Amino acid sequence: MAEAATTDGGAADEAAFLAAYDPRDYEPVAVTVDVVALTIRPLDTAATSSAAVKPAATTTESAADDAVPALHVLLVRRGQAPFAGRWALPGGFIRATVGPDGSRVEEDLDQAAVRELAEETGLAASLDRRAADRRLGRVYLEQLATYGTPGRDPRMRIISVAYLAFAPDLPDPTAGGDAAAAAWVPVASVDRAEMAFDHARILADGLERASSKLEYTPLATAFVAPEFTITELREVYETVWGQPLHAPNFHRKVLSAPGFVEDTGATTARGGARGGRRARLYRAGSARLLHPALLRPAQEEAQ
Amino acid sequence: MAEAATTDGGAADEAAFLAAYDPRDYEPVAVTVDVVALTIRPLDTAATSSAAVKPAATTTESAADDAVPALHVLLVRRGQAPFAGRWALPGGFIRATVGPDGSRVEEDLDQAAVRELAEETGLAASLDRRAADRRLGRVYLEQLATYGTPGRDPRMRIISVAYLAFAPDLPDPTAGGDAAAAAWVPVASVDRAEMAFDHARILADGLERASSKLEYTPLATAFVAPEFTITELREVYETVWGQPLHAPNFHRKVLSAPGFVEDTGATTARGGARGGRRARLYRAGSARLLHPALLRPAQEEAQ
DNA sequence: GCAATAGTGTCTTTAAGACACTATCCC
DNA sequence: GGGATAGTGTCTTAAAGACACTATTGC
Repeated sequence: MAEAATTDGGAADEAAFLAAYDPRDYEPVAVTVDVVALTIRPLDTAATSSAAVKPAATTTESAADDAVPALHVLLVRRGQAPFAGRWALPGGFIRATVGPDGSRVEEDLDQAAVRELAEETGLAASLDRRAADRRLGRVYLEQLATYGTPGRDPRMRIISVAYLAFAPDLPDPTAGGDAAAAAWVPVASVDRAEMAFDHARILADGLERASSKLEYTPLATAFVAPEFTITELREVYETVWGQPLHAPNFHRKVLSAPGFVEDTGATTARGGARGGRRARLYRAGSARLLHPALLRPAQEEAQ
Repeated sequence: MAEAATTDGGAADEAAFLAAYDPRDYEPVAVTVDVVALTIRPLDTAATSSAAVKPAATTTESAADDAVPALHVLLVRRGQAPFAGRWALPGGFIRATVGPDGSRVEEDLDQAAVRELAEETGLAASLDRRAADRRLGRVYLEQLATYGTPGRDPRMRIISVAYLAFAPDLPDPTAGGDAAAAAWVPVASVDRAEMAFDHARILADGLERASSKLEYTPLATAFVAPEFTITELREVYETVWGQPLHAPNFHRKVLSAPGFVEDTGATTARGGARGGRRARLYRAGSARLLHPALLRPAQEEAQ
């Protein structure tokens, strides 16, 4: 051990002299990456109601103004056993690619998550390696947890690294990509008991993490357009937390947290559809943490 | 897909009819579990000062009363390349055991973490499966994050699931177990640049998680004996956060958080070594979250 | 008595929450 | 004008933080 301690940090140098681990010392495992991708979009009442009947709005706002925003999760319907026909989180095995010089290039876990999300949504992956966080276009991505209980896949031992993604309203996945069976599903209408594998548990963990992150980070801004109103921001909180918030107090709390939002000076082009004042437009500020935090209203617990 | 949707939840039944995944679809990866085990113990000045000279205290308190408590992390000194001679987190490959009926039994990730910790500390593992959390004796354990960047081990692709453990003052690892090179090292004196693999990063993530968890959970009680004084609890916070706290206010804040601590009615047998009132003894309460939280003093940031 | 340690009283400042109110816009 | 939406004023309560003070113990 003495020689290694004196040659400083020569991990790459050492590698050439190292034999591989004895294959008897470990057992190879299949590793997958699953993504809990969340977005906020209007409930799709169009498919069941009068979308074609309603005259199209003259503005660029295609969504109905009276649409109810709801939290959606990206799910794929499995085409094969096990759990064929059930909803599952998008994901897949981590890969290795063959580089231009013929060498094998292993895929980073974060890269795999970005790739899976891009494949399902049809969006081009644009990994911003300068930022501390991984971004797919305007999608924020972070690691959630790893699930490896034996038997979670009935066929073989699979360890799954789950990621959590926050996205502004994205196009329907069927518009592009290769996952014809993928869709944004309202979280409230997901039948958790019918989900494949342990994905209901992963989804629940992702939702709890998302709710928690809204409290002490400015991540709510990842769900809205680059310029947004305080009301739009409040709707993010109300949608994720599932309860209405006091609008005047929310307004003040957002503006009192330094670096949360930044005034653009502009306002919306017009007020609400049925009248109302124009709203000031903000963009995301530079803070990474909120001080003071926006705590969830205290839950009523059984005393 | 229809038949699977109609037979309810028959994952185990399906398994018998399933072929294994095509080995070309995935690449097997070696998975390890690493543990960031933290404890609070007096700085070991005994080895360099007058431990043998000082007359032993007549009480059961063997530690010197004027010893400075410090945060320690369990590390092992690597005996072989790569990174031979460097400090590393305890850990190892996940295993499979052969059950009594000859069948292979895969190891859960949590189990692997408990086993690694038990092997290094020489403590018997006693997994309490009824509790939501895994406990090794009085050790609290939770998953931290997963690290899988290619090249983090120079020999082969290894994905490591890191765990975070909180423990009351444990015996020195050399007292038992098979890891002769393991030791509790004061966190402040760890040379992060000299640590093996990406373990410095994992340690940093673990320390941040620990600091954060103290704020909104009662986990500080995992660092102290089953019965403890408010002052001992405050020393946990001061040690982990690395800054002194206002004792009178801390006292009130702890008692005002419902379910944090529970009065035993007893007091310490005697006051401080140099005089002082006897302290009331408390045990951990039933709360899982603290309301209100004990927030870290605001950091002075560059404005 | 005196130093040391544990614990309480109370005041100021900050933040949370509720309610009333003003400002501006579309029709 | 009138309804709708955005935003402000202000009061009450809770919590954070600072300081002075009391209580109890070992020596």
